[in-house]
Amino acid sequence: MAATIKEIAKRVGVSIASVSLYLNNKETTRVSASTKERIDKVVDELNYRKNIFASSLGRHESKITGVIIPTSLPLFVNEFTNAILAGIQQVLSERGYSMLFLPVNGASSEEIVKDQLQNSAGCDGYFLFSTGFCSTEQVHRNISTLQNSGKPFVTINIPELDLPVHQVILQDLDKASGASFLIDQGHREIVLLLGRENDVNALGVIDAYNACCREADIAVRGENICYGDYQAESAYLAIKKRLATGPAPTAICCMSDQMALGAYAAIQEAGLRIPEDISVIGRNNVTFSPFLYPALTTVDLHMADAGKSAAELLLNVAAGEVTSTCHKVMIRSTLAERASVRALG
Amino acid sequence: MAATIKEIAKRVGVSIASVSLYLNNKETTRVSASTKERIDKVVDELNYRKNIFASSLGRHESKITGVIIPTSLPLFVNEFTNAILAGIQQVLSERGYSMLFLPVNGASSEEIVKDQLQNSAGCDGYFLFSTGFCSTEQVHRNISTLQNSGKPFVTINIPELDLPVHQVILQDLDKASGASFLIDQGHREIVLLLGRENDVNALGVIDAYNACCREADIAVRGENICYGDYQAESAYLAIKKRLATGPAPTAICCMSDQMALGAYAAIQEAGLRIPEDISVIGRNNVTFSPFLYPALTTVDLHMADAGKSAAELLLNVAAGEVTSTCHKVMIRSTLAERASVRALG
DNA sequence: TAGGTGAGGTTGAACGTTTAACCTATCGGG
DNA sequence: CCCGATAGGTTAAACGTTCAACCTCACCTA
Repeated sequence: MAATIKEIAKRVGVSIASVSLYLNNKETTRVSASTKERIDKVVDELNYRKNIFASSLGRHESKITGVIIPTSLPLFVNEFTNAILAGIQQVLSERGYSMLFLPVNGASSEEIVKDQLQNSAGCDGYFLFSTGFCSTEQVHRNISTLQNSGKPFVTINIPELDLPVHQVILQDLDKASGASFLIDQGHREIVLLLGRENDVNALGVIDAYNACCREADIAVRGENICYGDYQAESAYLAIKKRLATGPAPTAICCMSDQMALGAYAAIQEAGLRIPEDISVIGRNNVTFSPFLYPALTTVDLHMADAGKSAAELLLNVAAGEVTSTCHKVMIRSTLAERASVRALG
Repeated sequence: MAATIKEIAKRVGVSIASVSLYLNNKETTRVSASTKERIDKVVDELNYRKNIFASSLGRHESKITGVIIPTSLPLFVNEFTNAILAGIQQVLSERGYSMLFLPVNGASSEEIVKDQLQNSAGCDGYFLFSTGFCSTEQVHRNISTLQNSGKPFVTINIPELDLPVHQVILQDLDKASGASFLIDQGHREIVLLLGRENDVNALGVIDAYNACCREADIAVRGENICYGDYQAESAYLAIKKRLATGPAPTAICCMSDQMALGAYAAIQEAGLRIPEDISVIGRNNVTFSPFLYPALTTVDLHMADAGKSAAELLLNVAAGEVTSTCHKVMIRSTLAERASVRALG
């Protein structure tokens, strides 16, 4: 069995408290230099490792945060989510915190959130990835579950939520800034390629798209609203289908760079050129985007920054440094203008 | 404060043990149906959540595994590592296990591993991502640290390690299978684009490359061995430089698809066509590879499968179902043949 | 010489579970 | 009517830390 603090204390010939005191604060004056040395030696000999659970229990604080991603899709495959996670991890790491990914039980997002919360009391706080996987009602129920837990949490989402919770919002200006950029460039036959049909995000985007089309006197045609699932394959299929029917679009506005990639494939396979024949705009600005050919013009949502802000916010809330119950951090999107959009007329 | 089992017991009017018994086994016969109902009710009212730390401490088992990635680079940005993580997560989740990412302290891989281990006793086991970030000696020292912890662990690496530890090996046949495929296709002026210069992996690859060149009577030229860091940017720069100097290569063998992407950019920017002028082969077969134009021919290392195998292996070892101390799982690479390589002559 | 101070400890309760061992009442069968 | 099962509990120790409170000695100072 692994050595415990008790064993260390016994061998060194001091009390458990002394060992604990020293191990938690090497500079303490409560332990003499010679005792310190002996402790170090025995710790080394026995390969003593601090039990994180006992320690957390004793301290009433774990320095562990739970990451809740309410989906039963595999984790770590979505570049968008990964970029946010990367940001979170960096800040947590700097401040000595861990991230815990609990098992995904249950089919619905509510079941997942409930179950993960149910079995993780002791975590110091949570990150809730709320959108892209859930409907509006699901998001609300999930947040309510989290609120009942009594633990600090911050949500990370695309549309701002009208709820008194701490949130980091990836703010895509008018929600369809890609489309409005295309319109500015003179495009009128624009395909809007959305993510999953039932996600919180879709509705706002369609509204914004309709709004900016109306403003530019563009009649929105039904077949110009397409759905994918944020991944390349779905976009490839959707655009292939779209190109085979109806009047050729001059531009495609994708809600993820992965989908822009799928669109590229469908366009190039059809023998069309980007951007000469069709312009493409993406969203997220993931790692591969600058290296596509032509380099992808895309709305950069600054996911890593959002992750960092979320982690900072959570830690500050947990430390009691945030007094309000509803602190909102806006991460403004910017346009990464590259070579996949051409100006018309 | 959050409700504890004690509070539940008090309100229901039974002992703590009864509540615990029921909560851990809803089918138990030690608690009557009516008591069960009352417990459920109170649990609901008080939003009781099980303290994962107290529970782990009491059970001498946490169902939490530590993921050790000995690098201070940001996590979750590398598609290769992410794909493995995705596989791990799926299996762990199915079997009710969590993954813990501990903070990264210290600059060297050894310090990171030591620190993470030092503060995480109680975890049921560990995944050690050993290569791509470390030199051979570092890998060995890290493994030795892990062995001293007395906890089960499995390493996930590319070259097989000559050490008695459980390992999942991403086996790239002859280690330069991309290059040998290119040779088979008639290429002779082949650039080998490696990842970081000091990683365990590089050496074996160069040897294998030299070997298959020798076999095909190809004289290896110094400038055909290039280095990047597995990411696109580095490859773009390296290939751009290579194209500007020395005789034009007919093919490029990249040690990651991200680097193949960077190579694509450099090639296309130079006005050359793939595969007509230069063939490119990648490695890993990540999500974007099939959608590049032309679709990338790549050595598929099956990272997700490796992750799954690693998780299964670790859990089996932890459950005492693996008796040997050195179980090796080979994940054989396959070639995903697409459109970026053309046959010469 | 009394009292204060600081160094270097120790004691023991508490954290929230789990679990082996024990208890008691009830019921059916022989 | 006794015995053994079984249902439905309870008790209390254990898990490995942390931490507030307490102790004791040596030394200094007024």
